[in-house]
Amino acid sequence: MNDSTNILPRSVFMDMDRSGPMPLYYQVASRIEAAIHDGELRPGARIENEIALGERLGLSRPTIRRAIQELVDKGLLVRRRGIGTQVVQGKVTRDLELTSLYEDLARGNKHPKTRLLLHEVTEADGELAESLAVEKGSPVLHLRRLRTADETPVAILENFLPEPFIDIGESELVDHGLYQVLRGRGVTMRIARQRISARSATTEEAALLGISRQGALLTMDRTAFDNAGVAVEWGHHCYRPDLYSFEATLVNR
Amino acid sequence: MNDSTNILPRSVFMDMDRSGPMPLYYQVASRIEAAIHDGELRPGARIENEIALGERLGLSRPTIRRAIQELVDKGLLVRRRGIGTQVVQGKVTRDLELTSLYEDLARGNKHPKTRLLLHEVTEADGELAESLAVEKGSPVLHLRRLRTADETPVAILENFLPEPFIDIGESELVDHGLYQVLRGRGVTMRIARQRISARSATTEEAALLGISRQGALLTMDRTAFDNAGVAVEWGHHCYRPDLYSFEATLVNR
DNA sequence: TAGTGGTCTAGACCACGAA
DNA sequence: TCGTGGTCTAGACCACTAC
Repeated sequence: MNDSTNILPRSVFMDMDRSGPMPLYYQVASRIEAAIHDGELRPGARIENEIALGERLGLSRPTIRRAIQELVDKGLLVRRRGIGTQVVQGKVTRDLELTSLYEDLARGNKHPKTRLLLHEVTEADGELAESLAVEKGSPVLHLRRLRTADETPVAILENFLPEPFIDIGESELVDHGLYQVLRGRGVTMRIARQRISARSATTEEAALLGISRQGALLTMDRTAFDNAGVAVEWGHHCYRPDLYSFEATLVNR
Repeated sequence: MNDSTNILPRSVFMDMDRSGPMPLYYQVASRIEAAIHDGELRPGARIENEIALGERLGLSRPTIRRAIQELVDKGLLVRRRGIGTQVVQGKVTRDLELTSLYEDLARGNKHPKTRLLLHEVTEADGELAESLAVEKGSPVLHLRRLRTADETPVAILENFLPEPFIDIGESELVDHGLYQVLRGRGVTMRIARQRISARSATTEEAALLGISRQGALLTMDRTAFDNAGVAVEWGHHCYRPDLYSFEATLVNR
């Protein structure tokens, strides 16, 4: 540990709760992450090694190690054997300038609403049946919704749900998001496999979204699975690209 | 462990190498993943609990646990406390039908080529300087390339690299990808923060990519960091959406 | 040579779900 | 009540890096 090592103040790790349900590694990771966002740990700063940090906090090395690993997986820290652990050099906040409207939407300041364009039960064709891992021809709920925020149309959402969910009513979907409805039925989404691309809007889509004819659309196709590994939903979404984008942080291991 | 538990044949775990550099948890994870892809472990199948698997293989529980966790993070397995570990119900192969051309590109069957449209050293403006964490006005290498596959234009790639790389020559970039050139200099990419969206092509872009005027483009803005956490590249890429898409598997924890 | 992270072991106790 | 995964401990040895 050399001079450039940044010793986190003890105060960062106050109020650790050993009796509550929140894991210790999670508490440690959260506090380090907060220190990074608050600027207490600057980009490029080195932090103490695992053992020293563990002794200071009265925690074992595996616990500290897991806390740090969480932040490595998030792309906030970088570790090198023989060197140490450093904060990534790059502003963690928006790395691209956002349009103000998108920022508003993302922050949830606007009022989201849903207009139900289609709500019917049909039979799964071959491709859909394969995606949802159900029998071909089995009943599925087919939804098409227009999502708006502060009266501005943002996206057209088309979804198919397998048999256990074909009784989801129209009224539920106007007041709540689809995932919210599913959560109300005790279904928690665990895995989403998605493909993102783009295409030109059809005349109908352009009219619904209030963009120019054949304007560019951002599209996402997704299959979602619950915590039992069962496919719960297949969807094709298209977004106004001026109001929506996908962010991702990839970490090579 | 009940009757539906799927006992992996011992043969799946043969040839484990305890002396080589490949970690044991990685060897175990690879073998289970192969069993899933080969159909030995079918969707929905339960696998043995961690302790039983560890005893069978002569490995400790943490090692087995880590192997399984790798596959959970990949979205191949689902774990539930009190229940067990199961294979996710969904074909692991392409979950959406691909155009044959995209598939060819993705599989690397086609011959990728690069045409260098621009290669100059400029000064970083405020926004770029912030993205790369360099001084405003410091020299950066500005690249613009047209990527083709089998003579078909696929993407326009615009990149900016900070000072240590401004001497990258034109000839290197024609024969090799940018990341390949960087790897040759001992730089390994570790983290990429990217935003994906879409927009209409400009007249010039449409001509370069061979698509219709104002056709839809898939765009990606990215900042990449090396294993020391230092920003190495900022790029804005735009892809022909009929030939390219982004896949991602998200896992809620 | 000293310090770092990467891997591995052998236990322990707990929370949750099913029977 | 039992079996499962979730968490935590206290060590050990090794590989890599800087000095």
